[in-house]
Amino acid sequence: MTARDSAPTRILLADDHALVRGGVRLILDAEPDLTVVAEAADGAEAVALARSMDIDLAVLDISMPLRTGLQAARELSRLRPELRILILTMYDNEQYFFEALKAGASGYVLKSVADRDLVEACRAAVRDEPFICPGAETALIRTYLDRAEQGKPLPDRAVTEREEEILKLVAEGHSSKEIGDLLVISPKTVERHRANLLQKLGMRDRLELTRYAIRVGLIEP
Amino acid sequence: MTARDSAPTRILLADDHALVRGGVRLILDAEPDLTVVAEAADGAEAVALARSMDIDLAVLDISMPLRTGLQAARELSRLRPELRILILTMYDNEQYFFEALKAGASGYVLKSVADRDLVEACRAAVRDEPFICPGAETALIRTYLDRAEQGKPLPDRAVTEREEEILKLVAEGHSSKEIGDLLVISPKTVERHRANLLQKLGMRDRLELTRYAIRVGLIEP
DNA sequence: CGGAACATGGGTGTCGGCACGGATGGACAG
DNA sequence: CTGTCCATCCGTGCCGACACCCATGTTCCG
Repeated sequence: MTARDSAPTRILLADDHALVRGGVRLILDAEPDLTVVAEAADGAEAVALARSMDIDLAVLDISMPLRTGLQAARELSRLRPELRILILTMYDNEQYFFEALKAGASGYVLKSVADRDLVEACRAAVRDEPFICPGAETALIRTYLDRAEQGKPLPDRAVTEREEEILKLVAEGHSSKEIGDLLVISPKTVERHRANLLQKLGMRDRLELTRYAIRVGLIEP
Repeated sequence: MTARDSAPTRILLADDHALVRGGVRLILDAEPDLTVVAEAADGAEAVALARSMDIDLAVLDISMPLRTGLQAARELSRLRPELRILILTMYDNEQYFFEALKAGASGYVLKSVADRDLVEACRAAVRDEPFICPGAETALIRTYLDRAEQGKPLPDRAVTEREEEILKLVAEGHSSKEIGDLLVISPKTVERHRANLLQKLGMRDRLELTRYAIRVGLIEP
């Protein structure tokens, strides 16, 4: 319902892989209501272009040199609050999802989704509607959306301090008994914390917890 | 100068990110002499499709579930030596480059290159010419080519191909039964390979194998 | 005050990881 | 030809991971 209904949405596309950028550009330019008017190969370039050009929507990859897509999103939503931001990433990771929302992004799209979904996410972002990425981490996103509907704020950390302590030790390969001995609690309590972590993060076993811990930098590979 | 001069090259495109796949497909299909006739979302699907369909060229991403692009390349160059293989990846990594050549790939293309370069790499592969990706590690590639000219072999790894296959699948969180079904072997054989891996690498359980697989780049965190 | 969130502890049961023992056949080198 | 390496397969048994149920005490907030 903006004044832009007739003019196509002007998009900035930021991804450090030129080939991916070129492909996504073709996908978006094929839509009559969307047009890519700028490309950036890193986060700094994305911020510079979005400041200097007439852009409606920025589509940002997370893993980029100089500045990540999330850092760029924070900067841009400060500088130009009216700019819509879409985070496009390969990481189906609830931590990144929260970071993206806190950074001012109006959508979070996985690279594993189909072309159609990206197009729809762009349109939803322009209409200022949240977009639920099909296939994205459902458990925590549900939790978030439920809270959002009730006007409740985001929890700063989905994972509590105690849980993070257990998470690190589990990811390092320690058994429940070892962890219990170390923290001077019952092994059953360790298992309870671990189960809560699995449920919170929507994961199935220790292996996924380990990869998660590596992703968030809690342990080294 | 083949009999195919008039018919377009039939391409299998394998990448676990549907969005990237869709974009690259648009890039390739825009060329009159190239046509994407099949898409795969993982390495196992890629092998199955390339076996059953009439394919001239397989474009394989390295990081895929179930089987990496390199593992799929090894399998395919055994099964169908006349098939041309192009490895498409974000990793500017000399180790992967060597592995790709040993696996029978005729080209190695970085995702950071422009659309034109991928198209040219496809054409070069079909003409059976090696394609040196602009921007790829040049020094070590020189070293390799020098060695190859002198007929010297590349050093073998301690971990066998089969073991690496099992390693990747174990690290991805699959059970022995799942892996056995996928590779069409007994779950007990999977457990034997896993036990050999644990013994060879001096590790205790799946978690350590997972971290190892991440360190060597076999899977993503 | 009453409820929510957190940390604590328990019981029971299934299933898979892993160790240990064994075997066979094929490929390749010395 | 013989030995070594690899891939294949089997049985037995222990133990830990994980799911599902349950309860208690504290803290903090509306």
